[in-house]
Amino acid sequence: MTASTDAHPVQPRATMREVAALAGVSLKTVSRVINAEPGVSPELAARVGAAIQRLDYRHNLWASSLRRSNGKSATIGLILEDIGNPFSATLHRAIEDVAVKRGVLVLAGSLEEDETRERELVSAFASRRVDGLVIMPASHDHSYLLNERKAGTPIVFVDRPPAFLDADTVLTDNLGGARMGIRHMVEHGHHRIAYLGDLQSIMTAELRYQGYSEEIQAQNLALDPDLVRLDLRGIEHAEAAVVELLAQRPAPTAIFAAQNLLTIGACRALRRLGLHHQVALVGFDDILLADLLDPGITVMAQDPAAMGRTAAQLLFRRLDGDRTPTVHHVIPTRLIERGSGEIRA
Amino acid sequence: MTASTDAHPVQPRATMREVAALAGVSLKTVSRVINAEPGVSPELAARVGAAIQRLDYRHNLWASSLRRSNGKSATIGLILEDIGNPFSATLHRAIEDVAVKRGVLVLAGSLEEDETRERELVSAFASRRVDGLVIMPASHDHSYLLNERKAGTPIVFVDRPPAFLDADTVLTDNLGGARMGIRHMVEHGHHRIAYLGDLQSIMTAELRYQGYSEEIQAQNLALDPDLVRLDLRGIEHAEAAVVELLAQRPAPTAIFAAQNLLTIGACRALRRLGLHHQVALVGFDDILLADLLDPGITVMAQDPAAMGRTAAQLLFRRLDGDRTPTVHHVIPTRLIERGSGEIRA
DNA sequence: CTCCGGGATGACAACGTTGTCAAAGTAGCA
DNA sequence: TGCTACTTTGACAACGTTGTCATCCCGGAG
Repeated sequence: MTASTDAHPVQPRATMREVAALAGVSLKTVSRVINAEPGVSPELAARVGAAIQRLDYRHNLWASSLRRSNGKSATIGLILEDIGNPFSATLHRAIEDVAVKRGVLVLAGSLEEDETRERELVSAFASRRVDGLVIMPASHDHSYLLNERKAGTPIVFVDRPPAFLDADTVLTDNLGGARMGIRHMVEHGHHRIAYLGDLQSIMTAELRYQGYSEEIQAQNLALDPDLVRLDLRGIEHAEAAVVELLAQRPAPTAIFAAQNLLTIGACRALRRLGLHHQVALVGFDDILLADLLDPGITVMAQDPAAMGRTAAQLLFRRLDGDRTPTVHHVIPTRLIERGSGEIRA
Repeated sequence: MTASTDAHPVQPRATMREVAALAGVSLKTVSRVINAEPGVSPELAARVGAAIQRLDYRHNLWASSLRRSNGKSATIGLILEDIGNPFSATLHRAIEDVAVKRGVLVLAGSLEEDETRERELVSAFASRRVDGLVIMPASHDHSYLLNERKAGTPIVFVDRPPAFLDADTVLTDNLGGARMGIRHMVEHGHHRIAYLGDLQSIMTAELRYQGYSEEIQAQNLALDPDLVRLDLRGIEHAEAAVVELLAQRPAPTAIFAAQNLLTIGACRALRRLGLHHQVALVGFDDILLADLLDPGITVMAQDPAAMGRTAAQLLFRRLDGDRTPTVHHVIPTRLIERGSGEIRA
């Protein structure tokens, strides 16, 4: 079952020079064959091909791109909040799918809301001369990226916009998505809709709250501060906030949870209070398995795959020489009705 | 808010030569400063440092590793089933965490059960001279990797073992995990336990089934083929299979679902039949939100984070020169009781 | 005063590849 | 035959960096 155990004798990889020697041709001829340049006689090409096979020659992309005039590395860098979370991972995958079609590989790193790490990653990518950069930023000043761009590295921001830098961006329609979620509940007869929000310092959270307040006012409802809980971190906080909210009189008849974990927290609280069939709930950002619950959780789903695809296409268009002005894409959200959002007041 | 719009004038990155010219020293002195080699006077070092700042010089890692004696690229390659799925993504993240500590970056690619793609990715990584490889394989013959290893690239397999190649591996305890899950249900009084399995051609699926049959026999129960459904693909198939299984007389009183999607399918079916509080269910591999359901779903959880961490540590040990014989790690599974598995017969 | 040792510095080749250009060979035509 | 035009091939430098080795300078010993 096993082919070899002692891999001790480390044999350096064959070089073009060795291939040339074995085939009895010049270095340059081998280079021509490998790069499929025209003007090599079939006979020599065959000899070179055979030598490549025999020596298991592998082209050295770095040496190649070092010498080449355009100097492309066929590699792009991707900076995400956390490679491991489903949102980032889906986005990553979508970018990969666009990249493979061009023979480009993706280097990725997580930054965990750490601004220092963001700079370090950019630096590590720059040292590796990536052709382009896709960034889901944590920091709040991106002027340091000017040098990268001056060096000819296109940069695309996803999910969060850049600050102090004008660059291509691909964002979720946070404001519009929140508005649509609120409207959905109003249409089901709700007038007192509570709001659970993440840290206001996060741009996307701020926009979602703005969407909530705009829509409430557009619907001629009262924007009651008692119904709003901002700067919530994680499931437990949301759970506690919901219990508090529902203890008020008059109590809210519906809840909008502006983030993943907050939705889960709200869901837990409603169950605990036995109100999950009485109080409506709509969450922002989809949750796996949300359809298995009873009631299923209605959400405004983001589309990380579309975001990744769009960002990658944008990046490659820039790499192909597009010098048109900065572009800002907004990816729409989608209402997924599963029951919890359709409970009537 | 924006710092610059017309990034037209592409200015190539500064080289060591330019830094040297600006600092009024030789190329080699700059090299010494950058690599923190001893024997540079503080005065010159300061001048060089200033020039580096002024020119925003970025070390070219590829040129460096081309010339260096050991030729390390500080980059490793990772081949996963699908970068986007939670299992792969968590594993990826764990590997990254180990790698960053050494200043190593991770190149990753998905293969989607495509053997050709596996070969292509290995080739693309080889062209980029990665220092090491972590592979979750799709193919069934890995002898083609012998050349990579001969070139000095260590290789670690995760989640699935290599075939026709002796290499370090990190696997889940599929057999033991399945046995533990079955035993758990037996301890709750079940004698007729149904089994839902994925494609038997997948090594891990085969092992889980083996665990089921071994434990059933070890418990002196009858291994009834009518209770077994293999080669199920996806949620719908599992759902249908469960409906069939429960129509039998005598019906099974418990179900073991040997994979993620099969667990979800089983869960759906039980709800549809209104039997989710009567029939026990244990799944292999954890499911997000499984605790919000009623009853919560009991699972044998795998530990992708531990797998990634172990694989990365193994790889780096090899990179550090460890030449001891091949190692095979087995990562235990963990029983998470949430209710569905504790329903008594 | 000369000579030696040691630290600082730089000149140069080399890593594996490709761009440039010249040389050699072949065919066509007057 | 002599000339041009073209195709095939290779010699050489260069990409940005580091390893090797020589040079220079200084202080201290003889």
